[in-house]
Amino acid sequence: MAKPVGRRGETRERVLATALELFAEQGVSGTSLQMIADRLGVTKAAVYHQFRTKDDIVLEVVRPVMERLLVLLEEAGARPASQERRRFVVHGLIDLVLAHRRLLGVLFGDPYVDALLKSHVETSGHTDRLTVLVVGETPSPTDLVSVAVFGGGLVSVGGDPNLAGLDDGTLRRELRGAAERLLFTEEVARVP
Amino acid sequence: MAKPVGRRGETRERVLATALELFAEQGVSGTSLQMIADRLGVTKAAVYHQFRTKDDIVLEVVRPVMERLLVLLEEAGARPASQERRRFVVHGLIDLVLAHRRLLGVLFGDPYVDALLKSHVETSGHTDRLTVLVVGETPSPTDLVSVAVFGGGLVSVGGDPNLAGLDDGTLRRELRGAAERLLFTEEVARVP
DNA sequence: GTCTATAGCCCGATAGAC
DNA sequence: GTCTATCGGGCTATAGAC
Repeated sequence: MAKPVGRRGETRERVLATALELFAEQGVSGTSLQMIADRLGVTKAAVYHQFRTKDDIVLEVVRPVMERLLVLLEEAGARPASQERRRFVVHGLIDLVLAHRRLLGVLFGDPYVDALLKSHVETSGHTDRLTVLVVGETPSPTDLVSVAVFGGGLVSVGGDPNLAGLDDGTLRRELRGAAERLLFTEEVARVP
Repeated sequence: MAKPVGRRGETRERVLATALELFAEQGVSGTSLQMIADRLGVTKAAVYHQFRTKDDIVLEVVRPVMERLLVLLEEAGARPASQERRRFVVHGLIDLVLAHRRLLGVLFGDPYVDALLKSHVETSGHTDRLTVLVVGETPSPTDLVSVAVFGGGLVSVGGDPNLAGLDDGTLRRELRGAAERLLFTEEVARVP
């Protein structure tokens, strides 16, 4: 599986960086290899020399996130189920989002990427394992909705232009605060 | 602006319904007029007889949501700024999501749709007005992040398969509860 | 490793018969 | 209102020169 990458894979890295930019601006389906090549100042064929297909580019762009997610899942799985483990997973996810701000907002939720990831055995099923780790095997409707809202919100903060001005430290603190309020607050009886 | 729609616009409605289905499955850029026509059992030209361009179809699919959002914005704008108004807007958004479950999750956040809406004067700026109504003119970082998380989460619940089993009543109750915890909870001092 | 050139397909969109 | 047929163009992908 090792590929003989000339001297250094620097062109390869430039392709991936440019692809990510364009995916963020136009979406994956809206980005052609021609656009990537144009922005790099090379031809389509040069890009094809680095990646066999467009799907390979997408998978390579997403890979760092998936690998990191897998590590988080394994670390969490090794711990006993508890409130502490839930918090460990949530904080890990927040840090993951911070480390890949743009990437997550753009690529996850994209139907093209979803289908692509689902067709690759090693990455499919991660989100299901995640849900179980956070809400347990038999979640209540409250748990389900809370996790869905927080998960969806977490993914969307990356690409949110309103939040571009916040530095990582502030964003981490605020996201942890939001998680506490949303996920770790006891239900209070409400009078109808 | 009234269009002379043959006898009844039933074919037109079928096109829109089918388009929505496909947008949900493949994304907007990933859906061709050929796919829409194939699923309907007609040819591309028949679809083109109902809509001048693909963009017209997308705009028409989104229109009910935008119109309802505009009504909500105007009703809210007529009220004095207060906690009560914030809650009114949030509850209105929740009901809007419930009324268009699939549509919202699929189309909003799609770069193609975003660009299309931005180029149409009458719909652009709605989300900005929304943000102001909920968090005010000078939002704190906490407000910004809370609203971003809840907004992103709200949009994503529509397409979430984990939540497909929940009926509208349950989902409304749980979303309101999540909004209370996330948006309307006083900050508590935390010891570092 | 990058180039030119091209194959073959599907795209959005149009014209005109029925 | 639906059809067949077609346009021009962009797409992914390949072949082969430098």
